[in-house]
Amino acid sequence: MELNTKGRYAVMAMADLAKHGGHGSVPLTAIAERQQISLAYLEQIFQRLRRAGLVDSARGRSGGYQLARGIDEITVAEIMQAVDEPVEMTRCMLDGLAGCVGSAKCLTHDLWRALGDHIRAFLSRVTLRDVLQGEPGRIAMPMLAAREPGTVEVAAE
Amino acid sequence: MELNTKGRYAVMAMADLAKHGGHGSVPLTAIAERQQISLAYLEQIFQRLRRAGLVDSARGRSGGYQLARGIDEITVAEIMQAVDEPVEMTRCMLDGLAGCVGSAKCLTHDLWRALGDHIRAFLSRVTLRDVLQGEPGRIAMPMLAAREPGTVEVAAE
DNA sequence: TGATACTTGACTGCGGCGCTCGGGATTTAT
DNA sequence: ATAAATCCCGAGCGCCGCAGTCAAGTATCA
Repeated sequence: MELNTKGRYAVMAMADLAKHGGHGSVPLTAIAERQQISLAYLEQIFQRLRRAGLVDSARGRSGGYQLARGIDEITVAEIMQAVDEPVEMTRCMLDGLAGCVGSAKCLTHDLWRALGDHIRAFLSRVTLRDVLQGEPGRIAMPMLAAREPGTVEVAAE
Repeated sequence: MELNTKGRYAVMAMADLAKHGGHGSVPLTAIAERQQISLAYLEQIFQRLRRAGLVDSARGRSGGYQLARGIDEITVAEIMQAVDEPVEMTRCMLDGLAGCVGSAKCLTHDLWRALGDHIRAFLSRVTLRDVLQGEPGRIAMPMLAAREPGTVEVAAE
């Protein structure tokens, strides 16, 4: 279960932009240097971010990028969706039941869908401000304590 | 953001074992056929499941595998942990801050840790029984509604 | 007019996932 | 006993796509 660099870099770069932006555009060279990401690779990523409407670009000298919205109005989910292929856990999700075993839904069909939904829900709740502030209380959200096997479960809700 | 086949197959196979087990051992050939997974590949996976203590094996003719515990006492998290590399979102998790940018924690350090924790917590709450029953209410857990950007957030807890 | 920066698309190395292969050990049916 | 069925184990390998490079162009400003 892995996260690729495109999504990771995108969030890092957007956080950097949120931190060092505010007055005018920030050139990619600055972000690349601070975050130690290849400039050419960053350019690819920002094309997608721009097309998704998450950043505005300014060309020419003293150009660069800035956030298209406030840091409370951009979520990590949006960023990752902009640069990554969709967060899919398995192929049976793609079109109907095509990838499922034989005819019917595979036994784990609902599980993977629920996992995907869960991840997306989590990432939808985290804004750029949350990331910057590192707010553990906000991000960690201990509402879901891990349950040891054999323990009585607490009803959801 | 992707899930690899080892984890997926492992859960599928364990669900199959839970469904068709009960009286005696189930041979891998049966699981391989039902779940459409290569037998040789399944064998690899079951080695790990056995070493993790999740299944018991019986050799020889009419041998096979059976669950080492009840279906309420095996979680999806355990299964995936047994066959997969750990669910890590980034390299900076591995040893301290080694993979982080330069000296300090990267801006997104806490975020990825929180995401990993969250996923593990979710998977720790789902047992084999839940998977078999497909219980959407149990698995889906609508407790975390996705928040639209701009909406007032509800305090966690 | 030159420097800076974004824009675009094509190209590529290579690591590791996903799987195969071959051989061996053990138990049971007959 | 012998064969068949099954688990056990490690080595090996094709290929795809991630991660990143390269080259050429366009816009803007000092």
